[in-house]
Amino acid sequence: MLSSDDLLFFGTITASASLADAARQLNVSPPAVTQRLKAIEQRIGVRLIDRSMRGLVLTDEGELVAAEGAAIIDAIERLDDRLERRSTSVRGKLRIAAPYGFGRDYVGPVVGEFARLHPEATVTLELSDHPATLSSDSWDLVIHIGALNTVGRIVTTLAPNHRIACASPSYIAEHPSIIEPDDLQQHRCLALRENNEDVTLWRFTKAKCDPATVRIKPVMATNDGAVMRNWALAGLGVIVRSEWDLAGDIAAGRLVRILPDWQCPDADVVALLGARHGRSRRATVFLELMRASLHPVPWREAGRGT
Amino acid sequence: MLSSDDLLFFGTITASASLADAARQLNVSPPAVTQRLKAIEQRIGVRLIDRSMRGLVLTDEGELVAAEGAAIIDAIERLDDRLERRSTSVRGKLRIAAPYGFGRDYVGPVVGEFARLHPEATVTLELSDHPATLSSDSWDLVIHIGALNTVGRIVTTLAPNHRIACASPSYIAEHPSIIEPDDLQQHRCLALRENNEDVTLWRFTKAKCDPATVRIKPVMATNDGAVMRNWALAGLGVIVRSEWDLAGDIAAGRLVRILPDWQCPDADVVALLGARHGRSRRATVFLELMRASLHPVPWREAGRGT
DNA sequence: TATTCAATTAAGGTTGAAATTAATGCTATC
DNA sequence: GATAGCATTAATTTCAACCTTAATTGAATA
Repeated sequence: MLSSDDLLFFGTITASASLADAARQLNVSPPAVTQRLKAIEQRIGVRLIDRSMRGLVLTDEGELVAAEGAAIIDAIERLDDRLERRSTSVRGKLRIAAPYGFGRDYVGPVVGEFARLHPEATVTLELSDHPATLSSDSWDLVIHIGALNTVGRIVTTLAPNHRIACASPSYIAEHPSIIEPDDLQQHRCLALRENNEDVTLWRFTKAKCDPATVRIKPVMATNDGAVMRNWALAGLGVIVRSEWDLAGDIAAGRLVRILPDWQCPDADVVALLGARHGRSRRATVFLELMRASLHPVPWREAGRGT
Repeated sequence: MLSSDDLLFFGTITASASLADAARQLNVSPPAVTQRLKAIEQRIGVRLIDRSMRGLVLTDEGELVAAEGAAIIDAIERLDDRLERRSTSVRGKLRIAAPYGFGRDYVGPVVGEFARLHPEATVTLELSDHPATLSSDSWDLVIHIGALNTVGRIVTTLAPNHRIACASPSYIAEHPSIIEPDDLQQHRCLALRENNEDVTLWRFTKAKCDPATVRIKPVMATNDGAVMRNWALAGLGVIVRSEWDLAGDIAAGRLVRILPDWQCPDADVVALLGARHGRSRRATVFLELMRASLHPVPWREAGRGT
């Protein structure tokens, strides 16, 4: 009889380009995959995969096993989830994806705290350029900053986040002062080009004023937030970035906010819940911990205090 | 994550009266069951069974696992079946139940032949008093002789089978001759009492005659065919039994057919196909073999020959 | 009260599935 | 032709799941 392990194993193979690739995914040597697959085929008396050069081809039976097997594994995982949700303790594997900067500074410590509080759970934190574009099936939680196409996704907000315009003190000293958004057109603006969005259009709003839209002329553009921040720190221009990413620099005086009365469109910190395990107990607990760590917002609290 | 083995194991437990009973079913020692169950509960972090004196009580989670687990195991078995049916070879486990006499004389040899032809298959033949009353889920094939309530069952006929009236030569010599069915009322009749049927009413039909019904007065009755046969061999009376069971005795002259022109209601040899595996390739192949071995009907062929 | 049976804990022991290493044939690509 | 990556076979090795025996506890029963 086929076991769930067999089905899991076969599922990994079908998701791979080759047996060698599957071996890498499974962290075993190639012969292990060949042997085990052969053993399964021998046991059920049917060839499942035609191995040819350049890629694997499932036989009809292989397709059957892949489809039915996936459904069976899915049923087991759902059962696991239902049990896990009834469990009093937090356990299981939690896989989190987050953007580089925010992930390192804010998610990492919370993961540590989570692991300390719940020793029976295991956590994986993967930092990535654009986590929101990752296949949601591989992750329980994907943390993301900014607007997002939420169609078909389950999203929860972790913390408010404003975007602000900044420049280094040296830049401000050496360039004309900025009173109105329109003044930016005379300045060296640095654009963060992500997801093919139109980043040369900066919007500002201010209480009791009409919104202002400025078409900037980016002197430099990058798709990496850290690079852009370094440019700003080096006094190369004005950037618009989220508070969370700049908090440290502003507190330390390395960057200075400009147009402090004007606000950019918000880019809240949100978490995308994976369809499968995103609503498990461990995920819920982690999100609570994450919210608690982001609230109160550190620098605002500091400003309010004293 | 729960494995299919876990679910199979847990399913066996839920079908048992106690852990010790489950251990017997699984052919392992009691501690093995305790330990493995404990390991599973620990892994998923939920108690599944409340062990109390006198019987097991499933927790809510236990009910959940039992129900979902059964469905998952079922899905795997269906997948296995579909694969097995596509396989070119005959393999897997075949479980057959048959009545004692017929099973020993006719099914046993065919099972031997089957095992010889298909070394990759394993066969279990269990002989039982009344196999048709067994839970059909435990058997791939149940072989049965005689009329049967076929509601909700899948039945296929293996061989025709007439029932005939017999007595030993010594009995016939010492008692009045029997010309008409009604004459039986004066004879010592032996009844086979099975399944609470009314066995004291013997029916006979003859070409171009009205059916005859005789209410016999059984001098002895039993629920065991072999016992009744021995009584008849000992000259203790007249019996009505199926040809297959008496073929050897009649051929050897130990029993003599009476009322040869009259026929009793048929009691064909049929096979009940188990809902689950009864239509697997191995079952089909076995049935073919069984039919071939029962056809031509041995003694009729012998009679025809020469 | 003595006995029996179920359940459990503790402490090894088995074994077989699945891994590894090493070596070979094969194809595609440089 | 040389190189590199994939698939495979063969021969060991490893390791963890699972088992066993032995001993203890506790409840039910004769």
